[in-house]
Amino acid sequence: MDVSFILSKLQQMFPDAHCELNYTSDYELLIAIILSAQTTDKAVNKVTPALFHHFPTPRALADGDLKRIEKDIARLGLYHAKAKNIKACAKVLADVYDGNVPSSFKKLTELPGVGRKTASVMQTEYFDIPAMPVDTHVERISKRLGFAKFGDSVETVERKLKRKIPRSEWNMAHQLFIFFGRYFCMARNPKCEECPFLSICKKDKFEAYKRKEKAKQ
DNA sequence: ATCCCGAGGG
DNA sequence: CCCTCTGGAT
Repeated sequence: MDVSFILSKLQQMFPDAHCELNYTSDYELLIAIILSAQTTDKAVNKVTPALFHHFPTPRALADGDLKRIEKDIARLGLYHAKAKNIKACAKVLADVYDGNVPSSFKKLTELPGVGRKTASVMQTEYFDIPAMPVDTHVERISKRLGFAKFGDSVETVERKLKRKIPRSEWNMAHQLFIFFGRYFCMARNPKCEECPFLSICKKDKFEAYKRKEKAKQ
């Protein structure tokens, strides 16, 4: 079962795979991605309308009251750090980039609160630049389907996926892995009985590996 | 108790 | 590499 077969199968399963964060601009998307750390897109979509109503532009957010920002996103996890980060990030967008979000990976990751994964999502989702963001879903699916080794770091997983998948299909593959991980091959209670990839799945070995690693502590 | 489209700091 | 920050859903 090679990668191209798996991707075509995933396309059949999820013909409508797409980014589920709500946004109307580059600014809104970047902030939404930063906020999505360790929470669900659904939770982010609940707080962003009020946040962007109060702070419609990078300048407004940069000049915004930190307590007000915290209150707007308080229902998300890590809200303290996130509020500080999006305010600082908005300041750079306003001061340095004239209110626009830069597209280069280097410039993106230099923004406060923007790491490798956030920058990659921005590139693939907004600028249509080939990238392979590795989040919790992509990492889990890659290890279960054998695209990466259990102990691989997210950067190693990213490198291996980029090598196995044609560059022109990175963005599509990323989105398909997300949907597969979110709605089918979940961390808990995945739908193994209906899974077309059961014969190659390393889920059980992966679980055993994780238990063993945990026991070491 | 574990997981959710992580990043920054040590 | 590790740890911490953090609330809501399951």
